[in-house]
Amino acid sequence: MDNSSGVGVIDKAAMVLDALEAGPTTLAQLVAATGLARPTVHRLALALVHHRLVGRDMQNRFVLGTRVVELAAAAGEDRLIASAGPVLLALRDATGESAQVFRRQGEWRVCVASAERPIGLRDTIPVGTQLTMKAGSAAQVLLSWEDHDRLVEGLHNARFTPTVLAGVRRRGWAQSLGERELGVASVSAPVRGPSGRVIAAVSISGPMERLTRQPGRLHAEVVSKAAAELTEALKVSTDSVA
Amino acid sequence: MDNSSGVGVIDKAAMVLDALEAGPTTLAQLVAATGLARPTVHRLALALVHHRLVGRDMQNRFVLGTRVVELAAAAGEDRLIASAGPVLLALRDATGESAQVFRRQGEWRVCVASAERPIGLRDTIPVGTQLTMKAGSAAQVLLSWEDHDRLVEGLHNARFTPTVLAGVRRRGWAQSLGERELGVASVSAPVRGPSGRVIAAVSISGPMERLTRQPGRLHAEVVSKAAAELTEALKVSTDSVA
DNA sequence: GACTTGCATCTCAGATAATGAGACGGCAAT
DNA sequence: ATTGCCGTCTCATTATCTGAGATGCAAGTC
Repeated sequence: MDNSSGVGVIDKAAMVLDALEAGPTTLAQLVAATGLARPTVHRLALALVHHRLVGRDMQNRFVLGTRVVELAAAAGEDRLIASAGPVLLALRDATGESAQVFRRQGEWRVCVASAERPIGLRDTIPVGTQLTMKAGSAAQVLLSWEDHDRLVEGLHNARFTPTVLAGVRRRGWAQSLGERELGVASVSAPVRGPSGRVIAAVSISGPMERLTRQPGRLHAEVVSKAAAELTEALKVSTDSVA
Repeated sequence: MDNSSGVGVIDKAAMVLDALEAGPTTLAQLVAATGLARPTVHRLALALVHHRLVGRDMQNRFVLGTRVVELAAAAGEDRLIASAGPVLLALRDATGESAQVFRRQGEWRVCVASAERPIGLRDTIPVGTQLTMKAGSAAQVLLSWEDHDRLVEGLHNARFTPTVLAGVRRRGWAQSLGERELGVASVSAPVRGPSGRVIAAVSISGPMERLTRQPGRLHAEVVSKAAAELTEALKVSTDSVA
């Protein structure tokens, strides 16, 4: 494969980063691994250190820097949001209700993507909105697959019970009636990351009059399907990582 | 802050990556965000795409690439291993037993760092060794804080019970007697990542004759302290992420 | 359908930054 | 004390990078 991008310095910097993927590396080892001149490697490595893409360990070896962890977190969020868009639009159209994706942030859940029902009576949750982890079907989903300690802590003062969460795990989806807001019903299902861990929840929400007292019976299948699609979408580009 | 590293191309590439941290970005937006000339940004961005540090989305906007996720995973592993070294040496010296750090990998646990007792009767577990998740105090720790479904699946055919794991969660440490290997006893405690989630286990192991039938009584405190130190060490450099 | 606008992409002459041989200092091993 | 290796620094030389301007394309407007 042609390894030249047309920008020599970036090609060389990428070689340095590739070499550091194996672990802490001395300058001499970097020189050997990259085949570049020693002062060249030194200068490029220091430049990468300056930008925190690389660091130095206690033996003064070069290591991958914390900035790559920060950028990776942003990259992960990007992919969830990018993949969520079309899935939520389809879900909104299929159900006629507003659809959202929530992620957990401590004791809150945050809406990171949203597709609103455009007309009529609807539940509006703008992107960025922080909602409680103590009520609502998305909270039930985000909590159901937490470890025991976090589960117990999360249930404290919650509008739902351990039995409800056991049902969520069994069925693979959650429903709520007026938990977060009077008159609003919702259905949610889990989105799983490449490791299988629950990283987000897909939800629809709307007035109880339309969603009835059993919104799950009406919509659980299509919400679960949307969540599964999102789960699959997040797998596709990380096969090389697997 | 002086933003010049001495390698202009790397400075510019870092500006591009910084701009992409906010999300998918068109070329025009990158030009605006970086203040660089349009063909310069174009050329640098394509070079970063070539090395998968950047990607293009379905609207042809530039996004952070999967390579940064790969490098971040390597960086995370680096930091755990780097931080583990001194902690395990101190633990080995304090207890007179071999000490290890394990991470979970599917149905196995892998030794990622090790400090061996140098002489006499000792338990040797080289770095890279894969051990079962069905037996041993480290397996108990790595399983105790999993979600309910993974907990149930993990207990299937395990040498320990739900009651044992409940005790691990309550005490914050685990002990085992001859679970993995006849005559070997061990004590383990959880290492938590910045999010509070259990990401690894610190262990000591050795002959039952020395560790007695209650190795936890002898060593749980110092093992737990070592795990807490490792947890703290992993927090320090990620404050800026928090 | 024609025209305009804005964006992405490409070219290449010229200027500048990057290169790397060699020097230097520090440190560990002998 | 000596030697060898490593990391760091300097600077003359040269190759790379730059960015103004051209080109092509798509979308919007009339």
